[in-house]
Amino acid sequence: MNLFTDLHAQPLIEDWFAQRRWSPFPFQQETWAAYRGGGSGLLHAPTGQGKTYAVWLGPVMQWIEAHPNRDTWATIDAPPLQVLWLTPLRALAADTTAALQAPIRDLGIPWTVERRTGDVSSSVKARQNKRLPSTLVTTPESLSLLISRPNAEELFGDLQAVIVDEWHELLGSKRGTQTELCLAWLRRRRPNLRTWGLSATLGNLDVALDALVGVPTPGTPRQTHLITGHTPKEIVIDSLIPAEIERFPWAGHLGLKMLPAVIAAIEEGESCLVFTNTRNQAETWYQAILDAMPDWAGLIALHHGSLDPQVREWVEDGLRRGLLRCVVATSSLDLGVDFSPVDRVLQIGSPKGVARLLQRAGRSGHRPGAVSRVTCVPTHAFELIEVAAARTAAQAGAIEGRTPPQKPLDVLVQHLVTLALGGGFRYEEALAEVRSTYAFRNLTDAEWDWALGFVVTGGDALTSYPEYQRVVAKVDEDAYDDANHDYAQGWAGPRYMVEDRKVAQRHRLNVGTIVGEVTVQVQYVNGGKLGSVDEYFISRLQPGDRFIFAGRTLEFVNLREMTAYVRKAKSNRGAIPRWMGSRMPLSTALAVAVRAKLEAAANGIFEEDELRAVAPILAMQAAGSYIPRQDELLIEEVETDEGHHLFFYPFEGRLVHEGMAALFAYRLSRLRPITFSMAVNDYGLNLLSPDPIPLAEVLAGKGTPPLFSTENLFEDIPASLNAAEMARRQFREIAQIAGLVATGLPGQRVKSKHLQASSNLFFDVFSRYDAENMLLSQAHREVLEEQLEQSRMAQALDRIGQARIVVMQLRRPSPLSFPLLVDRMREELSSESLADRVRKMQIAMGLEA
DNA sequence: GACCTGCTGCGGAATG
Repeated sequence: MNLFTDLHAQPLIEDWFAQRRWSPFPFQQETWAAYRGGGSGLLHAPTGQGKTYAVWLGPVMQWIEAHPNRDTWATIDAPPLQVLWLTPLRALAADTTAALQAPIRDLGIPWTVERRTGDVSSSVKARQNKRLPSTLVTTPESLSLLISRPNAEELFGDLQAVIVDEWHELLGSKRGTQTELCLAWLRRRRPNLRTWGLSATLGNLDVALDALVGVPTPGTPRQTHLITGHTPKEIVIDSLIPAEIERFPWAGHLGLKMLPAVIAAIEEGESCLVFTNTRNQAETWYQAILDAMPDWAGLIALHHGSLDPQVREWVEDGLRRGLLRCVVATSSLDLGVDFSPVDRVLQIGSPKGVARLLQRAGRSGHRPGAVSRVTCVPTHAFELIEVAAARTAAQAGAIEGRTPPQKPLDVLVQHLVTLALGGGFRYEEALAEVRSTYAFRNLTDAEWDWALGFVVTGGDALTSYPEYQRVVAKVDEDAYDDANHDYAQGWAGPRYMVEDRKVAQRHRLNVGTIVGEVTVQVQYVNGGKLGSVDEYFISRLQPGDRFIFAGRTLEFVNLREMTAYVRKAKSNRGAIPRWMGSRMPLSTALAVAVRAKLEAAANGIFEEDELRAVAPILAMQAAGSYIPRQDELLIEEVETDEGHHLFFYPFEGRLVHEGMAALFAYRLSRLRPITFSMAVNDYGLNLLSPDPIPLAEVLAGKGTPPLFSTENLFEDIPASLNAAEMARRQFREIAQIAGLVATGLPGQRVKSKHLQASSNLFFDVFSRYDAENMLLSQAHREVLEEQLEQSRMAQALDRIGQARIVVMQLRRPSPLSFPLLVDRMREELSSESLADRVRKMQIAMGLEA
């Protein structure tokens, strides 16, 4: 294969590949050359392309080169830590450890490969605390914990390379920030450290690379590489098209109308993954499939994040061994273990993003060279447009980026305590180290001083509480020169350390940035654990009530100490729990693609099967109202029994529309007092008022600022939404990450109500006595950016400001407005079934005259 | 004959 012809190790590696009948991947040579040159980099490719072994060869070959005499290997002791391998998942850590051990064992290299995650026994951890294996596979959280060891510098003293697997998964979250800070710590101690990231393809690979290797500092030039896996990966995206679009719903999300087609698709393959967007939807579909195909009991399974880990492991194992015909899952199966037998992937409902759809497609054909295929199943008619848009975007490589959080001070505060535990730190050195990360490259002196002061004194409000004075500034004994009454020349300042053992223990228990929801465990009265559901769902149940969870019908018995005890119910009717998850708006990349597809349709171009299928409904939209082009904004005015409606269609995703609805309502009401009720979805927003709405006046320029202006945006949004309450909720996460609120020991958690109560208390105390507290302003910033997507909203308003505004006065609602109307009915509807009502409305609107 | 949105992920160790 001529990969490494100048190396004596070549035949060894060649044989090893040949034994597995693997051909080398084209990017292996490139990766190896870059590694050998001392460089760092990011290797991006779809899953199933063999990235793992491509980067693993680097450090292994380097060792072989340094130890040419193979006969001596058996007499050499395993070296201390050479390679650190980070993964975002415990399950992946276990799999990777096994994968890396194989070539080490086969080649006879004297290396130890071990993992370290929370589930590793404490005796193994204790041994590792003294000396790390030659390769350590671990998570960002466990790496932080290692850095908090007093002997941390020693433990990492021989490290050659760090490899970050699935970097795209960490990049956009505070877990990524935590990783950035730890990598900066490693780089300062090992200046020649090579950092390699493995990632799926992203829209902002340059940012991903910068965040991985850190920003260049003066005097330390760096050599970085962005390597593309250029094995072409064929990905097929198709749809199950409803036979009669006229009888297909215009709204709704469950999609059970497609059940027969889905069952036929499952029957076609050997082993099938059915992805849904929510846990409730996964449970519903699992029941529906089982009801339709009772013979499949035992051959189909359910997998989502609220199921007990043991249940999930059983399912994953069944998939790997090819024992399961079908698994209905949420994002919990997006990532991780390789299920080679899977040959069919279905996606129920819109994937909401291009990257997400590609990720799910990649769960089938998970081998180099194999074709990946995903079949989308629409739950309402307009979703067909989204599928066609997603396919075009994927082919064009228009994939979403992931933006790293900027300066999250809660993560910095936590990291400072970690550093203080790990042998301590000094002001200037630590500041330079933190600023070498992408996340904190623009950290101001004031922000740094505030964060440092916060861990030393607890800030203005907490100075009299010793438990919040976590870090002490220790002055070296010989630093003070008594003769000169001054500190010695060149003294680097005090060393910041943790001295209190309780502070140390509490900190180690709280390392990490993942803050969960308020949930209660679900367990059989006689012991078997099923998983967890949101507390608010359980709190509404009476003993004897039934609900469906983990694919079973359960009877609620009682609630004790955050555990809901249940028994099997005799009847199989019951409510399916709904979780308070986060909301997934249509991604920016997909929103752009959808607008382009609509423009094509407006111009009479229907290239894809999906678009041809919705053509009759789009024709109704065009006849009754209008199909907006990309440079237009459609506004519909309709009067119904409910009152006066305005519908806006920016196609920017529901989070942006939520902010816009509040903003528009606020600005319209400033012209004349008027009250609105609002509804939003991914396509648009609806304002409803009992009184006529002065739209024409506002569009004509009356009122300040104009409706679509970005001027005063950040004043007008908080005024129109309950931003203060949102910040209070956001602060719960910040308080926990910054170490203000302890979560208790694993396994015996502090009750979440207490957590919420005390984070509320901190919020109030800071607001009153420490208004300059930077964690408070961070909470407000995070609400604007994450809950309201403020930058996306500003861009959207700019775009709309340039757009031609098309106002249509309608006698009855258009197809596009339909889902927004249904959304409102959902809340009001009691006796009549929603589906019936939707059907009647469709008929009333003349679709089936 | 009821159902009618909202994902994922981690984590301790000293003492008897």
